[in-house]
Formats: sequence, C-alpha cells, structure tokens
Amino acid sequence: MEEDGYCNTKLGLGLGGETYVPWPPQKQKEKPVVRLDLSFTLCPDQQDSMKIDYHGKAEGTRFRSEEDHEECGNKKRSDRSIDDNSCMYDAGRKKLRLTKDQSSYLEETFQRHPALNPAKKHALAEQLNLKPRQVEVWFQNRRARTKLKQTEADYEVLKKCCESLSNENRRLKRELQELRSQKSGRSLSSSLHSQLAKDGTATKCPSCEESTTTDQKNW
DNA sequence: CGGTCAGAGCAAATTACTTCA
DNA sequence: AGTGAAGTAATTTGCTCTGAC
Repeated sequence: MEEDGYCNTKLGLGLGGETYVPWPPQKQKEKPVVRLDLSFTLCPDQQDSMKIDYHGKAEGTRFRSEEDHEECGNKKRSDRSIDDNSCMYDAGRKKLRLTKDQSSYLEETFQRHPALNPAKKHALAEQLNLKPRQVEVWFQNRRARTKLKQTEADYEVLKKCCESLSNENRRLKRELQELRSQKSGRSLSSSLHSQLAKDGTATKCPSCEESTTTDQKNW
C-alpha cells in the first residue's frame, strides 16, 4: 500500500535486479517482477534491522494459487515469510524482545483502542523504533491473548455454573428420594392428619387423594 | 453490471526463541 | 549447568473484503 510506504519497497526491489519496472505494472497481464529473495541475501544484524524497514513484501501479499507463485518465480507459499519479512533477522529466526517501555506503550495504546489502522501503526512504529510489521504482529498477538483470556474466564464461569447446577441437581434428587420414602411409609399422610387434628384450620384438597397415585406414576 | 484478480487485513494455529523457576 | 514450562514474537495458512480492470 502506498500509504504504508511499500511502494518504495517495490521500487527498491527493482533496483536489485536487471531492469527498472514502473509500479504499478502497465498491464495486468504482465508478469510482476519479483526478485525479493535476491535482493535480501545480505541481512543486517538486528540493530540495523531496527532502523531500516526490510519488509520485502508489499505487506500482506498473498499468492492466491499455485499458478500465482509459479508466476512469481516458483516461490511456494511457505516461502513467503522469507520474502515477506525479508529476513528480519538472520537465517535462523531470532526473536526480538520488546523493551518494557515498548511493551507498556503498546499495551497502553491497545487498552485505549484495540484496533489498528495503518496511520496508527506507522506512527507507533516510528515512535517505538519498531517496524510497522512488528507493531501489527504485536496487536494481532495481543488480540489473540485477550481472546484466550476471555475464553478461559468464560470457561471458569461456565464450570462454576455447571458445578452449582450439579449440586442443585443432587440436592433435588435427594429431596425427591426423601419425599418418596416418606410417602411410601405413609409418614406424610399421618403427619398431615395430625396437623389437621391439631389446628383444624387446614382444609383438605379434594384432588389430593387421587393426585397421590398419579404423582407416584409421574415421578 | 458481474466476474476476476490483487492487495490488504485479520484470526487461528503453529513455530521458535527467551526467560525463569 | 541442564531442563521443562510459560510467555511471546514471528510465521503460516486460510478466509473475507475492497477496489481496479
């Protein structure tokens, strides 16, 4: 994207090869000139890579099909990273550790607004002396961490909910068991009768007699 | 106007490196 | 000093969306 400054990258790549090709290509049918790998055989050490943007990819460039990457110099899709990130580090992947200041500033920015637009990305990158790609990756990973944390939290809530429902279920089953045993021992009816005899206020529901038998079936 | 393509962004999964107990 | 686990930067893959042709 031009606003991302990758237009320059593409021009720069052209310099590494034979002939200059204007960007964008005049005709869509013309094969795009891709010499990214050749242009980046020399890799600066990490210190330098912090200063210079070596993103060879027009950021986010994707080969959409096998034909596509054949057209682009037989590069498999799995080789993209080499070109795309154009050897951010030496052949062996070295991992940059963000400083506390960088991390906390990114975190602060993320808390304010988790979305990242190109302008913000570049501003942050410049501010923190990082590459825009690094800022982008940080935000992607940060969103993934947030989501993971949320999933874990949700899981805990659901687990607790499940536990309490299970407990409630057990309690109700026990209660039901007790009621059944009381009924079968007629303890329920006798206690009811004695209660009636005592205060004489309760009136007996006419349906009770029959419901006793039907309830038994339903349970 | 609909189809195609390239470019960009993102999520998810994975890898690989660093740090720390 | 060696090691495994945890954290995280970076990569890969696949998908969607958008704009140009």
